[in-house]
Amino acid sequence: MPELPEAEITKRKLAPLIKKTIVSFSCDWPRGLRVVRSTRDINRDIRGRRVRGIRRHGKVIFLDLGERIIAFHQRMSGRLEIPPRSTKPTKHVHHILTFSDGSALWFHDPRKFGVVWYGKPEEVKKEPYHRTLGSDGLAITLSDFKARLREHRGMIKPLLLRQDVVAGIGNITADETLWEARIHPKRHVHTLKDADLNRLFRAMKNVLDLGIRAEGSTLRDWAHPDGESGKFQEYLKVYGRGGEKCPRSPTPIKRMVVGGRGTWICSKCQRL
DNA sequence: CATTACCTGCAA
DNA sequence: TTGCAGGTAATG
Repeated sequence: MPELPEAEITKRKLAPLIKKTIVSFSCDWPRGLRVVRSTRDINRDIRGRRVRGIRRHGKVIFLDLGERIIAFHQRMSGRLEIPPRSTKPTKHVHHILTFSDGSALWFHDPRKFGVVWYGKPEEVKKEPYHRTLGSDGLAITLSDFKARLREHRGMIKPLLLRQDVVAGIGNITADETLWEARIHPKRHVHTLKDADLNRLFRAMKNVLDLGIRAEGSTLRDWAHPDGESGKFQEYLKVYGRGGEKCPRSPTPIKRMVVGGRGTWICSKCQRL
């Protein structure tokens, strides 16, 4: 989803669905389904179930349906939408829940990387992605954060992106966090001192908090369920800003590739 | 580790 | 036409 802040805003704005009764599920991209992989089976099984609550862990959003659960991962281009009543789904809407009051939830996903899990809560929990998820970035404590990082070797940025280490950090959060903590993305974790990890932790919390207060980043596909845009992109210090100057120094921001991902840094603030 | 695959759209 | 995109899994 975009990343943790976008998932959090999505979760909050899906709150109107709570207590609604589902009348149908439809899907034109069953390859995105997990656990129960048949559109017909889900449709038959889901009818009449009510949304009891909505949760988020890392980048995943869960609708609690009591004996069942439906979970969404928006991956690169996904977006959950509550469309105005009786709107026709557009080209990239691949999954639709409709409710007894005539409202709907759409999963809009041009690149079709998004994933929808449907099944019993225990079954969904056992799925590879969920089974290995680490503590959520908002919830994790300083001591856990440091302990989890110190279990591994290698470059810090790819490690921050691993959802089994900390759940919710994506490419934007990682670059912004490392810039704020003045740590080079290629620094190896085992060379980081305790003070570095403390700064990294604070930076991550600050970036996540700002991302949420700015209501996520609308760069391309992602938007709020009600169609509003996020504003976090206006506050980004380095991500996607190659050539612009670093807010802390006259140095131009540089783009590089780290762990196969586009990465933006200030080479003055972030030394190897 | 790095690279590729999964998809589509958009900008250079 | 090429390269790139907020993610992850499957390969060398």
